[in-house]
Amino acid sequence: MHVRRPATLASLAAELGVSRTTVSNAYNRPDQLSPELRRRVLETARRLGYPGPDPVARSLRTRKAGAVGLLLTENLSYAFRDPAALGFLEGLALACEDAGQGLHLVPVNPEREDVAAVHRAGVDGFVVYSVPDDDPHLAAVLSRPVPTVVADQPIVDGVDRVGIDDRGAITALAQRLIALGHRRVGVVCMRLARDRNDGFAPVERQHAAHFHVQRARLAGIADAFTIAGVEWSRVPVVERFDHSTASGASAAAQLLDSDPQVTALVCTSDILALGALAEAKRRGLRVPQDLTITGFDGIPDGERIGLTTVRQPVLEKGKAAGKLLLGTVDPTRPREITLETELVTGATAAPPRTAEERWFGP
Amino acid sequence: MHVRRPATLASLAAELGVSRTTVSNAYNRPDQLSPELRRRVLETARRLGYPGPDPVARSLRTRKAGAVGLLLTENLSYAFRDPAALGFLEGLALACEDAGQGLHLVPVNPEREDVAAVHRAGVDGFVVYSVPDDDPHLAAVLSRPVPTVVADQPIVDGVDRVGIDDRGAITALAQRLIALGHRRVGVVCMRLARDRNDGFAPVERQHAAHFHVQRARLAGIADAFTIAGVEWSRVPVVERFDHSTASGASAAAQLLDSDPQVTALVCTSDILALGALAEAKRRGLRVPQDLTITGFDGIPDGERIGLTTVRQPVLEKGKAAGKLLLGTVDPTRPREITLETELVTGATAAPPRTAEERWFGP
DNA sequence: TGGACTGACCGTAACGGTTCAGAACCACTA
DNA sequence: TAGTGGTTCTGAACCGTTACGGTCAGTCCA
Repeated sequence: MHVRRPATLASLAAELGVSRTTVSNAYNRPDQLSPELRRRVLETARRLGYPGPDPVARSLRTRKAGAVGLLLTENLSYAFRDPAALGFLEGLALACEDAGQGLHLVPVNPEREDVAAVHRAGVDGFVVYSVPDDDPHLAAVLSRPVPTVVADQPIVDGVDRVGIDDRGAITALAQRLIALGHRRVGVVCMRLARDRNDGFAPVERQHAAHFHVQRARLAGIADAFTIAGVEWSRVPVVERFDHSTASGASAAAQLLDSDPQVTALVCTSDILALGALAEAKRRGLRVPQDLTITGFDGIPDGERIGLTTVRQPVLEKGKAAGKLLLGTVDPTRPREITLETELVTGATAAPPRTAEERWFGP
Repeated sequence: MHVRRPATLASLAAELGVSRTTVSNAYNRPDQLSPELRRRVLETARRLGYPGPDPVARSLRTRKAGAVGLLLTENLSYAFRDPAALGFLEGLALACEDAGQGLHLVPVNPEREDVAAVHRAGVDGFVVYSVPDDDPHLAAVLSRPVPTVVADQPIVDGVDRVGIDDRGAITALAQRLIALGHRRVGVVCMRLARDRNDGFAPVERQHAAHFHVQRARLAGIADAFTIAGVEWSRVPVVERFDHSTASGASAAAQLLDSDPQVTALVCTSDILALGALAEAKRRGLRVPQDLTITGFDGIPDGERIGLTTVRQPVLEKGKAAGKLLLGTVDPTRPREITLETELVTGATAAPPRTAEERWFGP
């Protein structure tokens, strides 16, 4: 039996005795040929099992892939489990859908540094979400001659960006704590670099952080407390590599063990804060009477329990990233979008326990 | 100023005075040329800003796109909102990551029937997740000459499939309710077809359902209750188009309004069940003392509150779909995978309220 | 009757690679 | 010296399509 090679535009044209152009037009520009001929073309296509123009060949010719690449260096499951990331993804997906563009998740194995996947992705542009500034995949993306938008981090010169004022937002939150009387606090943050450091993060490490968002949030907290007369280098900052409630809990434990006098735990994400809350509960500490705990992001689980935090519009961020990339945004505007955040006064922050601590500091 | 066209393999070869083959080999088969020449090639590439072989052109030549397409008829963002879909997506993404394949989410606008996106996707295969069997996008996917795997639904002859025994699983759950004494129940299900029908679904509509999973689950409930002597056609089944807790709540309301004697609400998804729980609470009905409510899926939010349900391994399902498509599965086995489910005895099911109802039926 | 216009279709040249079968060269062996 | 084998590089075909600038016959109108 003869194994027929799959039909192509050319073979279809030959069968019909017309030019390839005409067959192409039958699919792409119906107005360029008579309805009758078009009908014949389509019918013959069906008969020969021709599935229509090959998308890859078309992409090559038109220089359009019809898809947006998404790079997240984290473990994929991180993106699917973190509510903030999820909101971003949803927003991005909506923007893509509006524009009829596919969303191509670039496979990144965080173990080996396999940059090839970035080069293999046939996409019209990239959205880079929350990767460290020294990530080799990021470099690979930037080397590709397609437009790129960075969300949150890192900040790259000349590359469009969408984000929030992390520093200012958390400064406002910290000022609120200061106004309540907190002077002796501990900080829980996400990982600051690609290497694992589950423990205290000295000031040098904070400054050298490859994750801009974390760096900015720490700086924002430092801003407020420094002005309030607290020496930042003496404020304990605990870092965790994995972003999970378990991490938040163990970090809180580490802080409370090292300094039981701490009156507030400032966490750089809601997930971490939820973990810290669990640890406080485990220790029989009442929140906020015995301990103040704050987060960052404004995720649903946090809202449900009244977490004091900063709410950021994650869905809008994803949408904005998509629109920026797909050019739905006014091209005369500076190509950097900073979205508004909102301080959420929850039920997990209150004045510190004792009057001494409140008035005279630790 | 001269606008230089972007460098290509050919221009690079010309610059170096070597053949295109050699440049190609420098990237793809380093062993085919001397290290010295390779170094020169790569260096010149850097100097000229050549980003490496164009992925689309390569795909055309090699007939490999390096990506898997995912079709879900719902909005793309649905995948990021529905916990079960999300789990599937995560599993699929993991499988793709393992295989170094990208995951291309096909944008589908459920409003207009824009099948073009399916034809435009440059992928090596498709995973179809939970679409109605008369979906035009499905037809478009099947017309493409690439391997396809269907997850959950629909069942298509000759197409690989991964799923669970929906019918059997929910039969077991229903039997549990029957054992508890429930005879007068209401059912809340997801949409049965592409047309909107927010209301009661008569038996004919149930049988004609284009969503196999829903059809199977209804049939499974019917199996159990029929054997128990309950006439299925008199069991009220309420359908909701949108899959949300709001839908679950309004459907529960509709059922309870139409028959306040109902002792249990069987929902075909946890999301719907969570909504039903909210509605019960709103009405001051205690669950399970006054009303039994069950779900299906085993999502985290349900687990947290102790929902009685059927847990299905959504992550594994996604992984299995990926592996099936990417050929990591023993090719001699039948290409249909049915995963195990587990009946979850939660705290939302109990015997019906009154002794009369329990022993003598409604 | 001739010129402009229109509709329908076609030929050619890319698009940017990969691949395979050699060619050229060299060192080594018999 | 001729043959052998290995390394390194090349030439040409091919992947399937669309963009561009035509051609050609027919129609309309003055």
